[in-house]
Amino acid sequence: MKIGQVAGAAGVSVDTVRFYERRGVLPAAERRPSGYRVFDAAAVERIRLAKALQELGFTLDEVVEALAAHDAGDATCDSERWRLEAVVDRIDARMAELARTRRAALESLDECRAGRCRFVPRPAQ
Amino acid sequence: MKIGQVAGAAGVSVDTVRFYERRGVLPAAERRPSGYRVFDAAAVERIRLAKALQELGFTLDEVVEALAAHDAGDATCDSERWRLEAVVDRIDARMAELARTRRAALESLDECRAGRCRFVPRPAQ
DNA sequence: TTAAAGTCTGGACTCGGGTCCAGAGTCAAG
DNA sequence: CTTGACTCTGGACCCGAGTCCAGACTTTAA
Repeated sequence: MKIGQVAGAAGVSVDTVRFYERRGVLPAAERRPSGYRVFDAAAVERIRLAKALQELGFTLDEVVEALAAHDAGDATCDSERWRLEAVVDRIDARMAELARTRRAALESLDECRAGRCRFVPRPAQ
Repeated sequence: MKIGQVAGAAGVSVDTVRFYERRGVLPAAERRPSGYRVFDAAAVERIRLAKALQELGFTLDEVVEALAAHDAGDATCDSERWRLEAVVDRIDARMAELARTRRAALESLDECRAGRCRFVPRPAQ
């Protein structure tokens, strides 16, 4: 398969496929004499897997790491669990931060609704 | 006041003060003949206010907008409310997104815990 | 007077996950 | 054989909110 076919099959752009190769998500593809990359169906699967991991909150580096473990046969339920837990922890931290900001905004909003806008102290101050 | 004093008083870096000037958070400061910027206490207040708005979830552009309205005397409780509502909506959207990702990760995690890791299909596949 | 500390400019760099580009070469159908 | 679609490379660019830098200049205290 050529890069365009792989990209189409995996639902990503050609640029993304090349980018994934550079970043180590995909192994360096074989080449035709012309320099064109040659892929097999496994590449499509790998891209889909990478995308699935990203949807779970993995960064690209974590995807690379997870896939490397996968390839090395080092991926166990335990290691998978740790990775997922790390991801969930990160999401939780981010959500807590957002929740804090949200509470602060709501507080100001309440004051606004009560006619005591914090940031409109006096017309023509 | 010189820039370092303003920065110190407002709790930001000198670089940030210059950056804020460039971005329009602060008006262009007056200059000594040497080129040194000269600030008054209002600048410190303005930086603090900008920071406070950022803590409420405003982007820098929104801060600039809000301050401009403030300066123009256009800031009303209503306008303040709209701005805050927009911010809360954005936070909600982001949190919903994170929640989705989190649920997906937790699902995978549950499968992991049950010994059915999605991403460890077979040792030595 | 001199040395240290402060300030100036403009531009590059950070992080993540790609996207977009020009200019050159290649492949497939008609 | 030509034309149009495809692919190659390397590098620039995007978003946000700053940070950091070199090299030159100014201010201030001793």
